[in-house]
Amino acid sequence: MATTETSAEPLSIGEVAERTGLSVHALRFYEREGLLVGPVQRTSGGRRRYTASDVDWLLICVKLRESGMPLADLKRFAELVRHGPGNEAERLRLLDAHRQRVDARIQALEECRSVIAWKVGVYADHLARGEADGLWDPTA
Amino acid sequence: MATTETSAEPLSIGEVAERTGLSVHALRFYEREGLLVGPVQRTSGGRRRYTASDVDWLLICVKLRESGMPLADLKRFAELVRHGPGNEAERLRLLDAHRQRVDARIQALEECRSVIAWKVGVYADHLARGEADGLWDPTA
DNA sequence: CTACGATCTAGAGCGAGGTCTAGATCAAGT
DNA sequence: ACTTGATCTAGACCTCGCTCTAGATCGTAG
Repeated sequence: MATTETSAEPLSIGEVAERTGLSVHALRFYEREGLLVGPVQRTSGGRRRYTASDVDWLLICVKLRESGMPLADLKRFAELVRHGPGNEAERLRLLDAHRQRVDARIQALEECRSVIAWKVGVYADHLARGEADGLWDPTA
Repeated sequence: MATTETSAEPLSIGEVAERTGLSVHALRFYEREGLLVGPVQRTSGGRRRYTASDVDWLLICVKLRESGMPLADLKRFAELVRHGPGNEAERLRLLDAHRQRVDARIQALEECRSVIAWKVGVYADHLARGEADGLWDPTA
Protein backbone atom coordinates (compact mmCIF):
# COMPACT_ATOMS: atom_id res chain seq x y z
CA MET A 1 0.00 0.00 0.00
CA ALA A 2 2.81 2.35 -0.79
CA THR A 3 1.35 3.71 -4.01
CA THR A 4 -2.03 4.90 -2.81
CA GLU A 5 -1.40 6.06 0.72
CA THR A 6 -1.49 9.65 1.87
CA SER A 7 2.10 9.74 2.95
CA ALA A 8 4.77 12.33 3.24
CA GLU A 9 6.50 10.94 0.18
CA PRO A 10 6.72 13.48 -2.59
CA LEU A 11 4.75 12.67 -5.71
CA SER A 12 5.55 12.87 -9.38
CA ILE A 13 3.49 15.10 -11.65
CA GLY A 14 1.72 12.05 -13.04
CA GLU A 15 0.68 10.89 -9.60
CA VAL A 16 -0.59 14.34 -8.75
CA ALA A 17 -2.54 14.40 -11.98
CA GLU A 18 -4.26 11.17 -10.95
CA ARG A 19 -5.03 12.45 -7.48
CA THR A 20 -6.34 15.85 -8.51
CA GLY A 21 -7.98 15.06 -11.80
CA LEU A 22 -5.93 17.78 -13.50
CA SER A 23 -3.87 16.82 -16.52
CA VAL A 24 -0.07 16.97 -16.31
CA HIS A 25 -0.30 19.72 -18.89
CA ALA A 26 -2.70 21.66 -16.69
CA LEU A 27 -0.43 21.17 -13.67
CA ARG A 28 2.52 22.69 -15.51
CA PHE A 29 0.27 25.43 -16.86
CA TYR A 30 -1.01 26.28 -13.36
CA GLU A 31 2.54 26.49 -12.10
CA ARG A 32 3.61 28.77 -14.94
CA GLU A 33 0.61 30.97 -14.26
CA GLY A 34 1.57 31.41 -10.63
CA LEU A 35 -1.42 29.59 -9.24
CA LEU A 36 0.64 27.58 -6.79
CA VAL A 37 1.56 28.87 -3.39
CA GLY A 38 5.20 27.93 -3.53
CA PRO A 39 7.63 26.73 -6.16
CA VAL A 40 7.41 22.99 -6.63
CA GLN A 41 10.52 21.14 -5.51
CA ARG A 42 12.62 19.34 -8.09
CA THR A 43 14.75 16.20 -8.12
CA SER A 44 18.40 16.50 -9.08
CA GLY A 45 17.28 15.51 -12.55
CA GLY A 46 14.79 18.36 -12.76
CA ARG A 47 11.54 16.44 -12.23
CA ARG A 48 8.86 17.98 -10.07
CA ARG A 49 8.24 16.54 -6.63
CA TYR A 50 4.93 17.55 -5.12
CA THR A 51 4.45 17.53 -1.36
CA ALA A 52 1.23 16.65 0.40
CA SER A 53 0.50 20.31 0.96
CA ASP A 54 1.03 21.06 -2.72
CA VAL A 55 -1.63 18.46 -3.38
CA ASP A 56 -3.93 19.90 -0.71
CA TRP A 57 -3.66 23.28 -2.31
CA LEU A 58 -4.36 21.82 -5.74
CA LEU A 59 -7.43 20.06 -4.41
CA ILE A 60 -8.73 23.39 -3.15
CA CYS A 61 -7.91 24.90 -6.52
CA VAL A 62 -9.90 22.18 -8.23
CA LYS A 63 -12.96 22.97 -6.13
CA LEU A 64 -12.62 26.67 -6.70
CA ARG A 65 -12.23 26.19 -10.43
CA GLU A 66 -15.03 23.67 -10.60
CA SER A 67 -17.27 26.21 -8.96
CA GLY A 68 -16.32 28.80 -11.54
CA MET A 69 -13.62 30.89 -9.94
CA PRO A 70 -11.59 32.53 -12.71
CA LEU A 71 -7.88 31.75 -12.83
CA ALA A 72 -7.16 35.41 -12.12
CA ASP A 73 -8.91 35.20 -8.75
CA LEU A 74 -7.25 31.94 -7.96
CA LYS A 75 -3.93 33.56 -8.73
CA ARG A 76 -4.75 36.43 -6.43
CA PHE A 77 -5.63 34.01 -3.67
CA ALA A 78 -2.38 32.10 -4.20
CA GLU A 79 -0.46 35.36 -3.98
CA LEU A 80 -2.10 36.22 -0.68
CA VAL A 81 -1.29 32.87 0.82
CA ARG A 82 2.24 33.01 -0.56
CA HIS A 83 2.74 36.41 1.00
CA GLY A 84 2.08 34.87 4.39
CA PRO A 85 0.14 35.89 7.48
CA GLY A 86 -1.37 39.35 7.76
CA ASN A 87 -3.79 39.35 4.86
CA GLU A 88 -6.33 36.88 6.16
CA ALA A 89 -9.09 39.45 5.98
CA GLU A 90 -8.55 39.82 2.27
CA ARG A 91 -8.43 36.07 1.77
CA LEU A 92 -11.71 35.83 3.61
CA ARG A 93 -13.27 38.53 1.47
CA LEU A 94 -12.14 36.83 -1.70
CA LEU A 95 -13.48 33.44 -0.66
CA ASP A 96 -16.69 34.77 0.72
CA ALA A 97 -17.39 36.77 -2.42
CA HIS A 98 -16.86 33.61 -4.38
CA ARG A 99 -19.17 31.67 -2.11
CA GLN A 100 -21.87 34.22 -2.80
CA ARG A 101 -21.36 33.88 -6.52
CA VAL A 102 -21.64 30.13 -6.19
CA ASP A 103 -24.88 30.51 -4.26
CA ALA A 104 -26.25 32.79 -6.94
CA ARG A 105 -25.20 30.35 -9.62
CA ILE A 106 -26.93 27.49 -7.84
CA GLN A 107 -30.09 29.52 -7.62
CA ALA A 108 -29.94 30.45 -11.29
CA LEU A 109 -29.42 26.82 -12.21
CA GLU A 110 -32.37 25.78 -10.11
CA GLU A 111 -34.54 28.23 -11.98
CA CYS A 112 -33.29 26.90 -15.27
CA ARG A 113 -33.93 23.39 -14.11
CA SER A 114 -37.53 24.15 -13.34
CA VAL A 115 -38.07 25.69 -16.76
CA ILE A 116 -36.46 22.67 -18.38
CA ALA A 117 -38.38 20.23 -16.22
CA TRP A 118 -41.58 21.95 -17.23
CA LYS A 119 -40.67 21.61 -20.89
CA VAL A 120 -39.73 17.97 -20.34
CA GLY A 121 -43.15 17.50 -18.80
CA VAL A 122 -44.82 19.06 -21.83
CA TYR A 123 -43.12 16.60 -24.15
CA ALA A 124 -43.68 13.64 -21.85
CA ASP A 125 -47.42 14.41 -21.62
CA HIS A 126 -47.59 14.85 -25.32
CA LEU A 127 -45.97 11.49 -25.97
CA ALA A 128 -48.05 9.74 -23.33
CA ARG A 129 -51.21 10.99 -24.98
CA GLY A 130 -49.94 10.24 -28.47
CA GLU A 131 -51.15 13.54 -29.82
CA ALA A 132 -49.58 15.89 -32.28
CA ASP A 133 -51.32 18.96 -30.95
CA GLY A 134 -51.08 20.99 -27.83
CA LEU A 135 -47.38 21.51 -28.30
CA TRP A 136 -45.90 24.86 -28.79
CA ASP A 137 -44.35 24.43 -32.18
CA PRO A 138 -43.98 27.22 -34.70
CA THR A 139 -43.83 24.76 -37.56
CA ALA A 140 -47.03 22.95 -36.69
CA MET B 1 -47.80 51.40 -22.94
CA ALA B 2 -47.13 50.45 -26.51
CA THR B 3 -43.43 49.88 -26.11
CA THR B 4 -43.40 47.40 -23.26
CA GLU B 5 -46.48 45.31 -23.84
CA THR B 6 -46.47 41.67 -24.90
CA SER B 7 -48.30 42.23 -28.12
CA ALA B 8 -48.44 40.59 -31.51
CA GLU B 9 -46.43 43.46 -32.98
CA PRO B 10 -43.16 42.29 -34.43
CA LEU B 11 -40.07 43.56 -32.68
CA SER B 12 -36.81 44.98 -33.93
CA ILE B 13 -33.56 43.25 -33.09
CA GLY B 14 -32.78 45.90 -30.50
CA GLU B 15 -36.08 45.35 -28.73
CA VAL B 16 -35.51 41.61 -28.72
CA ALA B 17 -32.06 42.17 -27.31
CA GLU B 18 -33.60 44.11 -24.43
CA ARG B 19 -36.22 41.46 -23.78
CA THR B 20 -33.92 38.46 -23.91
CA GLY B 21 -30.73 39.87 -22.50
CA LEU B 22 -28.83 38.74 -25.59
CA SER B 23 -26.83 41.32 -27.49
CA VAL B 24 -27.85 42.25 -31.00
CA HIS B 25 -24.58 40.70 -32.10
CA ALA B 26 -25.48 37.48 -30.36
CA LEU B 27 -28.93 37.47 -31.93
CA ARG B 28 -27.47 37.72 -35.41
CA PHE B 29 -24.88 35.13 -34.52
CA TYR B 30 -27.52 32.70 -33.23
CA GLU B 31 -29.45 33.11 -36.44
CA ARG B 32 -26.40 32.47 -38.59
CA GLU B 33 -25.61 29.39 -36.54
CA GLY B 34 -29.04 27.96 -37.16
CA LEU B 35 -30.17 28.14 -33.55
CA LEU B 36 -33.51 29.62 -34.44
CA VAL B 37 -36.46 27.51 -35.38
CA GLY B 38 -37.49 29.46 -38.42
CA PRO B 39 -36.03 32.25 -40.50
CA VAL B 40 -36.69 35.64 -39.00
CA GLN B 41 -39.03 37.78 -41.07
CA ARG B 42 -37.68 40.95 -42.65
CA THR B 43 -39.10 44.35 -43.48
CA SER B 44 -38.98 45.50 -47.07
CA GLY B 45 -35.81 47.31 -46.11
CA GLY B 46 -34.16 44.14 -44.85
CA ARG B 47 -34.49 44.69 -41.11
CA ARG B 48 -35.39 41.73 -38.92
CA ARG B 49 -38.89 41.57 -37.43
CA TYR B 50 -39.17 39.11 -34.56
CA THR B 51 -42.53 37.60 -33.67
CA ALA B 52 -43.65 36.74 -30.16
CA SER B 53 -42.87 33.09 -30.76
CA ASP B 54 -39.37 33.95 -31.95
CA VAL B 55 -38.93 35.68 -28.63
CA ASP B 56 -40.41 32.74 -26.72
CA TRP B 57 -37.95 30.42 -28.40
CA LEU B 58 -35.09 32.78 -27.62
CA LEU B 59 -36.13 32.91 -23.98
CA ILE B 60 -35.95 29.12 -23.86
CA CYS B 61 -32.57 29.30 -25.54
CA VAL B 62 -31.37 31.71 -22.91
CA LYS B 63 -32.34 29.32 -20.13
CA LEU B 64 -30.75 26.36 -21.86
CA ARG B 65 -27.55 28.29 -22.47
CA GLU B 66 -27.51 29.72 -18.98
CA SER B 67 -27.70 26.20 -17.66
CA GLY B 68 -24.75 25.18 -19.77
CA MET B 69 -26.21 23.58 -22.86
CA PRO B 70 -23.63 23.81 -25.66
CA LEU B 71 -24.64 25.66 -28.81
CA ALA B 72 -24.34 22.39 -30.74
CA ASP B 73 -27.09 20.79 -28.66
CA LEU B 74 -29.23 23.86 -28.90
CA LYS B 75 -28.82 23.73 -32.65
CA ARG B 76 -29.84 20.10 -32.69
CA PHE B 77 -32.93 20.94 -30.66
CA ALA B 78 -33.80 23.77 -33.03
CA GLU B 79 -33.45 21.41 -35.98
CA LEU B 80 -35.82 18.93 -34.39
CA VAL B 81 -38.43 21.57 -33.74
CA ARG B 82 -37.97 23.02 -37.21
CA HIS B 83 -38.44 19.61 -38.74
CA GLY B 84 -41.89 19.50 -37.21
CA PRO B 85 -43.98 16.85 -35.44
CA GLY B 86 -42.80 13.27 -35.28
CA ASN B 87 -39.56 13.61 -33.37
CA GLU B 88 -40.91 14.54 -29.98
CA ALA B 89 -39.29 11.50 -28.39
CA GLU B 90 -35.89 12.72 -29.45
CA ARG B 91 -36.62 16.24 -28.23
CA LEU B 92 -37.62 14.76 -24.92
CA ARG B 93 -34.43 12.73 -24.71
CA LEU B 94 -32.33 15.76 -25.49
CA LEU B 95 -34.02 17.93 -22.91
CA ASP B 96 -34.12 15.28 -20.25
CA ALA B 97 -30.44 14.47 -20.70
CA HIS B 98 -29.74 18.14 -20.25
CA ARG B 99 -31.91 18.30 -17.17
CA GLN B 100 -29.86 15.50 -15.67
CA ARG B 101 -26.65 17.31 -16.44
CA VAL B 102 -28.04 20.40 -14.76
CA ASP B 103 -28.96 18.37 -11.69
CA ALA B 104 -25.46 16.93 -11.57
CA ARG B 105 -23.99 20.38 -11.92
CA ILE B 106 -26.11 21.72 -9.08
CA GLN B 107 -24.96 18.88 -6.89
CA ALA B 108 -21.33 19.46 -7.77
CA LEU B 109 -21.72 23.15 -7.00
CA GLU B 110 -23.29 22.37 -3.67
CA GLU B 111 -20.31 20.23 -2.78
CA CYS B 112 -17.97 22.99 -3.82
CA ARG B 113 -19.94 25.45 -1.79
CA SER B 114 -19.60 23.41 1.33
CA VAL B 115 -15.83 23.12 0.88
CA ILE B 116 -15.63 26.86 0.32
CA ALA B 117 -17.91 27.62 3.25
CA TRP B 118 -15.70 25.48 5.45
CA LYS B 119 -12.64 27.43 4.32
CA VAL B 120 -14.46 30.70 4.88
CA GLY B 121 -15.22 29.47 8.39
CA VAL B 122 -11.57 28.70 9.00
CA TYR B 123 -10.55 32.24 8.08
CA ALA B 124 -13.42 33.81 9.96
CA ASP B 125 -12.52 31.89 13.13
CA HIS B 126 -8.94 32.81 12.70
CA LEU B 127 -9.73 36.48 12.40
CA ALA B 128 -12.20 36.39 15.26
CA ARG B 129 -9.54 34.92 17.52
CA GLY B 130 -6.87 37.23 16.22
CA GLU B 131 -4.32 34.48 15.96
CA ALA B 132 -1.72 33.82 13.35
CA ASP B 133 -1.58 30.09 13.94
CA GLY B 134 -3.93 27.25 13.33
CA LEU B 135 -4.22 28.10 9.69
CA TRP B 136 -3.11 25.81 6.99
CA ASP B 137 -0.53 27.92 5.36
CA PRO B 138 2.56 26.54 3.66
CA THR B 139 4.44 29.79 4.09
CA ALA B 140 3.88 30.08 7.82
C1' DC C 1 -33.37 67.68 -47.45
C1' DT C 2 -30.36 66.59 -43.75
C1' DA C 3 -29.02 64.23 -39.62
C1' DC C 4 -28.63 60.71 -36.79
C1' DG C 5 -29.26 56.43 -34.73
C1' DA C 6 -30.43 51.66 -35.63
C1' DT C 7 -29.54 47.92 -38.57
C1' DC C 8 -27.38 45.36 -42.34
C1' DT C 9 -23.41 41.83 -44.07
C1' DA C 10 -19.10 39.53 -44.01
C1' DG C 11 -15.58 38.44 -41.68
C1' DA C 12 -11.83 39.35 -38.34
C1' DG C 13 -10.65 39.28 -33.42
C1' DC C 14 -10.80 38.07 -28.67
C1' DG C 15 -10.46 35.96 -23.80
C1' DA C 16 -10.60 31.96 -21.11
C1' DG C 17 -8.61 27.86 -20.19
C1' DG C 18 -6.31 24.78 -21.30
C1' DT C 19 -4.09 21.14 -24.92
C1' DC C 20 -0.64 19.58 -27.86
C1' DT C 21 3.91 19.33 -30.22
C1' DA C 22 8.82 18.85 -30.80
C1' DG C 23 12.82 17.53 -29.37
C1' DA C 24 15.61 16.58 -25.39
C1' DT C 25 16.43 14.23 -20.88
C1' DC C 26 15.75 11.18 -17.08
C1' DA C 27 15.18 6.78 -14.76
C1' DA C 28 14.23 2.04 -14.41
C1' DG C 29 14.04 -2.66 -16.18
C1' DT C 30 16.62 -6.43 -18.74
C1' DA D 1 24.18 -0.76 -23.19
C1' DC D 2 19.47 -0.51 -24.78
C1' DT D 3 14.70 0.22 -24.59
C1' DT D 4 10.72 2.24 -22.81
C1' DG D 5 7.97 5.39 -20.62
C1' DA D 6 7.60 9.51 -17.89
C1' DT D 7 9.04 14.13 -17.68
C1' DC D 8 11.24 18.44 -19.17
C1' DT D 9 10.83 23.38 -21.77
C1' DA D 10 9.05 26.75 -24.88
C1' DG D 11 5.78 27.95 -27.48
C1' DA D 12 2.17 27.08 -31.00
C1' DC D 13 -2.51 25.85 -31.32
C1' DC D 14 -7.41 24.83 -30.19
C1' DT D 15 -12.49 25.24 -28.88
C1' DC D 16 -16.18 27.90 -27.36
C1' DG D 17 -19.03 31.63 -27.53
C1' DC D 18 -19.48 35.48 -28.57
C1' DT D 19 -17.78 40.58 -29.79
C1' DC D 20 -16.25 43.98 -32.71
C1' DT D 21 -15.13 46.36 -37.17
C1' DA D 22 -15.93 48.40 -41.61
C1' DG D 23 -18.60 50.28 -44.65
C1' DA D 24 -23.20 50.55 -46.44
C1' DT D 25 -28.28 51.27 -45.81
C1' DC D 26 -32.63 52.24 -43.51
C1' DG D 27 -35.93 55.13 -41.43
C1' DT D 28 -37.50 58.74 -38.61
C1' DA D 29 -37.29 63.37 -36.50
C1' DG D 30 -36.54 68.21 -37.69
